[in-house]
Amino acid sequence: MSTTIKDVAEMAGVSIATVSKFLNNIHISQENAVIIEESIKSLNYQKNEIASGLKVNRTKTVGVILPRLVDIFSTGIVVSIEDRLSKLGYNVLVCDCGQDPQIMCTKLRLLLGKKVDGLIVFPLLDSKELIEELKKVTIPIVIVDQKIEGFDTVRVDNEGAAFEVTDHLISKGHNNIAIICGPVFNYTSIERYKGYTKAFRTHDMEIPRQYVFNTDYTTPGGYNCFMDIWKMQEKPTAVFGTNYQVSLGILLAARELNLKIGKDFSFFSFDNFELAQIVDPPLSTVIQETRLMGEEVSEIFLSRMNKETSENIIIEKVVPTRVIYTDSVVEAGF
Amino acid sequence: MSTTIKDVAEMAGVSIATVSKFLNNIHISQENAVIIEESIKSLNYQKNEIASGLKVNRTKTVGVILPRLVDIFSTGIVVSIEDRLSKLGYNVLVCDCGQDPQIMCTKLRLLLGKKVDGLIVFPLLDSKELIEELKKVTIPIVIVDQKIEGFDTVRVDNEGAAFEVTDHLISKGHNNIAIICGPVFNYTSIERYKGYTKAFRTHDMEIPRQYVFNTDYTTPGGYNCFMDIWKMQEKPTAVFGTNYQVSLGILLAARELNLKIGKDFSFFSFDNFELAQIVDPPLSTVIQETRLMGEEVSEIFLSRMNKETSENIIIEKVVPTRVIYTDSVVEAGF
DNA sequence: TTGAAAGCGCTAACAT
DNA sequence: ATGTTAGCGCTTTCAA
Repeated sequence: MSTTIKDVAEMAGVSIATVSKFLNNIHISQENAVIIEESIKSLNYQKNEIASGLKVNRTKTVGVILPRLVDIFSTGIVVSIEDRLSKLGYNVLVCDCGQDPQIMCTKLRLLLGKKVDGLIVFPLLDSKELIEELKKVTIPIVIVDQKIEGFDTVRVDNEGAAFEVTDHLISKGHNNIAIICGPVFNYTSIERYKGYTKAFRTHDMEIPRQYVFNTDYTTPGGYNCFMDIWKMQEKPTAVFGTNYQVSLGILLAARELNLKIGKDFSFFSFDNFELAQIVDPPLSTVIQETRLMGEEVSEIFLSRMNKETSENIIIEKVVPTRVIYTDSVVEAGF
Repeated sequence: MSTTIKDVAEMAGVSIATVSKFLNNIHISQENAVIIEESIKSLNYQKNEIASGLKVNRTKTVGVILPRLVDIFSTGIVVSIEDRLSKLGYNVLVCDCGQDPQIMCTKLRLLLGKKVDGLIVFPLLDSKELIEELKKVTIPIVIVDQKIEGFDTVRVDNEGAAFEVTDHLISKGHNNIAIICGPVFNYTSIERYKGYTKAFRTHDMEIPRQYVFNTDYTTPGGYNCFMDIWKMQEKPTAVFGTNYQVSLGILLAARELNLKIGKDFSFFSFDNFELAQIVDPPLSTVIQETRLMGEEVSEIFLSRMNKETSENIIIEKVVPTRVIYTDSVVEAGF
């Protein structure tokens, strides 16, 4: 097949050991360095990382296991990780698992067979078996967007963000605040709901349970849910859409009903900064900084690879969200 | 580190060659098979694909090089490929290149060093250097969403789809048809524009150049463009948004201007089936079947791996689009 | 500074 | 059917 270190050695008239040293930046004589470099160029030689990896027991690859890649949150983080780590020669093996915990386990095995240097996992709430498998693994693991005992984690302060939003709405005089959550067994959805309830408790108010909705976190889900909400006898004065898709659905439904946001009702959305900024009025929204999250994940992985952090210490990074306030929220009663 | 074939052999009391045969489904005695299987289980042994790959000169990995992963079209295809190939033990290494042709080349080298078995490339229009590099490569390559001489390709019939759309609009009596394209140097944008012009030519009509717009294929781009269009003295009677983001922007702008689609103007969108179906009226749209595309890509790759297709034959797969007609388009003048 | 040689974990002749 | 052995392309002692 392609040229090997042997070909380079022969052409340069040195031993393969010397070429290897050159490749690994171990000092060799100037003259040899020059001739080896020339040989490499003219043969268009490229180090076989597989062979090298077999020897030194690393592959310069990391595996990413996630429920669903077709999701701007996931891809945003993956891109950020890939961007950071590729500069250090790493490649990212992505495994989309179609929201299926069983497939997550299968793909974990696949990645382990490929001897990835590390693992980045976006678990599902019911990934019990996966977690058990992960506990047996000895390579660095970073868990994303969920807190799991005993693992390094990077996540967003979902509860804090939802608290901040709800608290703000309450402070603007709203008490009939609708929240459109995701599936009941979705970690982030639960966290965001917690923030919502916490805000009411903090204000010594009762939680308006009739305004709590669960959807499948899709645009049609949000759309239909809002359509239902607007059929209610006593409509909420504010609506909180807790993810991108749902918020888009709400937005579309509201436009269809000819409702003016910031007038007929106050609206807080999640994610979709770009979308939020172009509509009129711009939407109040919670931004999850996926680039930052990917960077944090990468740093943790690298610090584990370099054994910079004691194994006894587990790293928990809660990345703050950025909450944008706009005229989509107004004082209640106006 | 982890257990090796040697450990299994020792535990089972056979040679490593026998274990290897077992692993590769070469027939061995029943009794040995049983004892080896037990040893593997109790040691939790897993074959080292790296070592195996070094020997047999394959890695069971494919590299994907694309301009931008954060894009439902790209991710849809990647997921489909990964789904198909992972069943055969392959992993996918994704390389997001931030729309930068130079980075594409850099990441190609990275992947080549990892000895991927094949390459799946979504080129940019100005990926000249990348293409030159790819010509030197000996592993199977599949080009996606663009036609490049000498390579196997899978793409959508962009021109045909745009023709069909425009032809339909013309047949409904429209002649002031606005098209909102992407960047001037974007392959699919160019193809779609070709279909648009072809339809006018076919009907012996002049192309209404004042209604041809270029954007950056983003939602704000589409939004702003439509806002400008609606300031025109003589407004178009139909608008064709040629990708998802642009169509969403148009939709939002129209709602904001209180325009009723299918009444104030006819609208044809691209992609976003889910979105298109939930608004009122549902949107006429062109669907690109990313799952199908990923499957085609996978089949081509596999047929090349298995040398099922003569090297002299290049495979060109044009995946048809699915055009959905709804009440978002009405007869002109109504 | 350099090179010979062992060996990473596996496969595939080949011989038994 | 099984085992011995060479070797995939590389790194890394160790001796020169």
